[in-house]
Amino acid sequence: MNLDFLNESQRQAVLLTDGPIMLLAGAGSGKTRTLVARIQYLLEEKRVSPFQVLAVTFSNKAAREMRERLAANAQVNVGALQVTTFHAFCAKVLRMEGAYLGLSKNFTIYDDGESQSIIKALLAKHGINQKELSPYTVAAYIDGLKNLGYYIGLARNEDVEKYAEDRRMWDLFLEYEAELHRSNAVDFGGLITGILNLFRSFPEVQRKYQDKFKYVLVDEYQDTNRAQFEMILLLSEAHRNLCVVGDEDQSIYSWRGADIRNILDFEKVFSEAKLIKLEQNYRSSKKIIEAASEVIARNVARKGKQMWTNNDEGDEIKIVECRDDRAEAEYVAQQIKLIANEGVSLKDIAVFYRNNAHSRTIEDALRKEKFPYRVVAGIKFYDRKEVKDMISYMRIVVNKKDSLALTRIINTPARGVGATSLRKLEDEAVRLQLSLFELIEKIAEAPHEYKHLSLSGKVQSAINQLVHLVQEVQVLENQNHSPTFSYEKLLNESGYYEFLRADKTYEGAARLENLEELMSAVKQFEESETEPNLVKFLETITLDTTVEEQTGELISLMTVHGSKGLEYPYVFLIGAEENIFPSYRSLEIGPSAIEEERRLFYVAMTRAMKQLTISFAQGRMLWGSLKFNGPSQFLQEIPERYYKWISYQTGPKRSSEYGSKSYDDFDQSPESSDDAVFYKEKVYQTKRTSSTSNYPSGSKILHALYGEGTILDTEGMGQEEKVTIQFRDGIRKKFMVKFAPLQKL
DNA sequence: GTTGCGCAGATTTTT
DNA sequence: TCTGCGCAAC
Repeated sequence: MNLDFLNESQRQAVLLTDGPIMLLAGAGSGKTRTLVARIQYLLEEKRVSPFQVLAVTFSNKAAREMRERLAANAQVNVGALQVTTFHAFCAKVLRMEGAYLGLSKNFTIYDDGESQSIIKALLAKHGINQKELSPYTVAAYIDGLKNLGYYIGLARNEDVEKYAEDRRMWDLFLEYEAELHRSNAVDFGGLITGILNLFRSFPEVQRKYQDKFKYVLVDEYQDTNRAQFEMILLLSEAHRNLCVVGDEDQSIYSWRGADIRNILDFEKVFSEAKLIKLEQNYRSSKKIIEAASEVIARNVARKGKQMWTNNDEGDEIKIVECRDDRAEAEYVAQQIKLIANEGVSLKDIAVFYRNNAHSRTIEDALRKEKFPYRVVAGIKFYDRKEVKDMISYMRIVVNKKDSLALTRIINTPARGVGATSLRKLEDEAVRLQLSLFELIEKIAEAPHEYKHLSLSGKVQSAINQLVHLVQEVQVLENQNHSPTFSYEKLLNESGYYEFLRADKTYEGAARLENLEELMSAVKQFEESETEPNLVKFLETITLDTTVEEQTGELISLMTVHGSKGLEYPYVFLIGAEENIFPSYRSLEIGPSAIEEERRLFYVAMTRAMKQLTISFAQGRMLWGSLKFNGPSQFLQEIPERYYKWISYQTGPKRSSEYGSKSYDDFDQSPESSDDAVFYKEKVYQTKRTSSTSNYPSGSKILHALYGEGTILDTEGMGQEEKVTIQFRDGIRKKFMVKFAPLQKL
């Protein structure tokens, strides 16, 4: 196999096939290329059977990309390779070995929302007010435990109570797990800990999988949590042919349990591990790479890589100071117009923002210029009510212990089974230790035995019909009938279709359309699988929520998180302001959180290939009032030689009533100078000449928003000067002097 | 069941 | 300022 297309470190990474190895792969360093080459090398040169290779990634996107590249390059049976996500891999193993843990093959996978529904019910049962202890908090605690690798049987209250902010959480954890088990269901975290439990409790099972997968590769290693790390360890501790690839500088999901220590401590766990750094960047211009490197170098929690590139010097980064958020959006739209006029394709342009809320101003501005765009990962398709409802119908067919699913649809569409009847049924189910569906099945079978429930005739017949329908579809399922057929049957005979059709509003029509889309998803699934069934379909859509993306001549809009793994020639990053990026939360939490924000900022910068434009607004409409946050601290971490400072002060005036109507004045903005560059570009004056501050510590000032205050501290000088001010009521704020509306007293 | 009011809260969201 | 929710009343 010819490895000439790889650079020296990449080749090393391919050739060191045996023993533990960690690849630290910087942004744009050809990580996937290397990983694919390594697998290909294992198969073609080392004659490893494709059945013995396991490659796990975190996201479906990455798994898919790797699979596609392998299929394109290797002359091997790619279908035999296991290239999947952590969760899909665990689900697969649990479906086969679940019996050891008392799980049957058809278990349901609950997503975060469903977990919270279970918790809500538990809280209600205990009469705990949701304001006192929110379902979210409990869910986060439970998920946190699972991310750390705890499961019932391993965790003891003494070990984990330190993570709980409320004594009741432990009991809720136990009850939650019991409820999931009763429902023959597993949540996301439970997929991983289920494997830990399985392998540790049944070493013969562990041995089987250890023997099977002689070579294990982990991509996106920086995003793994402790539990996933332990699972990998259990799989590879015997043969130790483990290759992990990651970039500690791109770890941006710690709030989801990703543990950067998995990277930082890898060599502690595998003392014989080889470490290879991929530091050559093939993506971006020199200016961009060097500037990004300078920024990320400020982080302490890193192994340290020195990125470099042979690419051109490239344009300077543009840092654009705008008067407000609308001027910023307008600037971006105008710039895109200029670039597009030069012949750049719109699909080579992306706009990133720190949070979804900021897409709106950009969307408005792009619409005004009639630019087509797509918002990546907006509202989730599978989160829509009607879609969840139909999924619940399918779920109850597949898993009759899934009481959550039945609760959802027992009265949707309305069949007269109201809250009171449902309560009666639930109580009876608990008393008889049956799932809700098992109970109504019995009721349908022998109604006279359930007279004591005194169900109305309406409820009785609703139950009969529903049970009948579900059983019929179950039969179809057992006979391996087409999932599409089952879906249609459920949709029509449940009355759901009629119910939506009766809704003549625009919304009703949209819901119907969504259900049609769901049907085409079923159809598409059916065509892609050799043995399609509802269990597999349901698993696929809970573990892989990616919907087909719009492609074509479109500008891409997305959050910075969403941009990970992508690249664009022209990148605009908006909202580079304190309290936004870094977020106010991270500023509250402190240094480690700010480091993660910095990594996020680094991710954003390194997406850009040719041109990077970072903008901030002096004033931004936020939470109903105009906020003056000042430029992001990360901007000051970019050395001057890499950027050009642009001040965009023209554009629409913000009318006194900012809001929906005020776009009128936007329309009257200087359209006349359409083609001309009608903003003033000026290179930022960086006079570092020391001058005494106008605001020495201890002096009194008046702030336009916060009122009177006392200067506590000053840092920087001239244009960069920042002051920390103590206001009344203990409010303490830091401002850039040049932006803050301050007055000396 | 649906509508409407009041109130809190308002990052990121691979699975 | 806007939204989403829980709860109360129709």
